[in-house]
Amino acid sequence: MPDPPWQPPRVLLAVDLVILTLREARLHVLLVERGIDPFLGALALPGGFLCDEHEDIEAAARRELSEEAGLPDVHLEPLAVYGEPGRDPRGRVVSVAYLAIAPRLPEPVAGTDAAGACWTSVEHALAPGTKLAFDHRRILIDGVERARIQLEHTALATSFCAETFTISELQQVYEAVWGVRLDPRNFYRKVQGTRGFIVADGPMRKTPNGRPARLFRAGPVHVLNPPMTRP
Amino acid sequence: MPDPPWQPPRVLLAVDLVILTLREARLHVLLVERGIDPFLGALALPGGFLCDEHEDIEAAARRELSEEAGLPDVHLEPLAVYGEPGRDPRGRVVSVAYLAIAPRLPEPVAGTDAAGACWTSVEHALAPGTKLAFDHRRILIDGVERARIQLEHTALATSFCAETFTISELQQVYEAVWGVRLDPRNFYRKVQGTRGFIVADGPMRKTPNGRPARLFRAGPVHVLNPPMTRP
DNA sequence: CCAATAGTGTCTGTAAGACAATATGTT
DNA sequence: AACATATTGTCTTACAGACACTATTGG
Repeated sequence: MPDPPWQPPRVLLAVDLVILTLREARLHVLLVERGIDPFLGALALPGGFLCDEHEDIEAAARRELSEEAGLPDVHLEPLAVYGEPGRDPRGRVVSVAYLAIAPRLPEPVAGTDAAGACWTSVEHALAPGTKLAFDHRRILIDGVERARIQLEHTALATSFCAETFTISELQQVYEAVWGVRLDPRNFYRKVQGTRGFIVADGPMRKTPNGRPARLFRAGPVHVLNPPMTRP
Repeated sequence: MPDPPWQPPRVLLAVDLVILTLREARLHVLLVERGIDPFLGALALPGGFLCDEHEDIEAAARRELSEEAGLPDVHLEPLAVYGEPGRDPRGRVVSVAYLAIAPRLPEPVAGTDAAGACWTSVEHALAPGTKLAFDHRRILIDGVERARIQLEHTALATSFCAETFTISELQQVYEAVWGVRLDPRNFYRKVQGTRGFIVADGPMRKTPNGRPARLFRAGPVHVLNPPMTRP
């Protein structure tokens, strides 16, 4: 450690957001086209620097969530820190990544601040040909993996759904995020058996095609016991 | 977002270490007595600021690990970020916490840089009467919980043991970290059934008192399949 | 022999996965 | 009726936990 008059270095602090949703039964992530210098024109995760010295980090994440995606109250949780010295050509930038889960939304992302924000299927975003700015490919991979794990142990899946939903719709969430097919019969019993996960929403019904299904809403429990197990 | 001449704020970046080990069948954490101003004299986790603008964060964690605890090559993994605006009275300090796991060591922590480094039982460190500097109580709680989860899904437990160990010794790791008692017979079969977790180390033996036990060493597998389940 | 720990065998309940069968809507 | 989806029931298998039992050392 250097002598007393030594001052520790300061770094720029950024937040990056992995905002996931479901569209057409596939997992999508919100990407923006960069409008400024480093990686200008490339696709990137929404994010930005702290506004001022006193802004809370999670508050900054919520601010970006609102500014760049127009999403006010969605599930938000810390993902990881990315601070490799060379990750940003502008200098030493340490980024705190957050994972956000949004329910199904209308096609155009209304009220968007950053031009060119668009939902991209995760499959396409991670395809070999797609280039993402900075280390955002790594962050996206980590975010998707975190979502998969959270689906096992918490009631996060209901955050992908609307206020009320059928068990089939909930199953589609699991299938899309996990990337697997599940047996509807076993899924039905499993979800029903995890008390507190979902609660019936009156005897209401729906009609896509076939027998109408019962409607449910998110239950009071956040940690699932027993957990959902990936095949 | 402010106008072009605006410059984002800079923050101080620190690392904090939750270094866990086993002593007398109890989980212990390495704490140091602070020798400088904020919280002078209080107990704190080892840690410090980045050396210079270009130091990698994990490298800084390893440096502190070596400087403050004299531990060179132990298991190290990122834990979380703590950046609440008021957490450090000196200004805006964002800390990246790491979790380190060390095998059993000789009583005095040799080659220690910070004076007053000592192993403290986690039970005592988290007791209501014990005051820790900054938000280190929260960081320690998160670190212990992370260790508990990692013990379920990875072969982390072997990092608490010496090069070779008996199944009883491995069981003591689980009991100490999880804070529960396990059935030796079921634990024996369970561990043996998780292939790749531990491998026999020749027909060698040991003699504390009672029948000698077979010796094992860490296997090639890091993620346990099936996982160990907490009672 | 007795105490203590290591290691094996057996049983039972719970839960997951496969899949038949029934219910209730649409066309 | 034919079809599609929802919901229920049953069966098989795997595994966790309880616990009797055998094996091998030291005193």
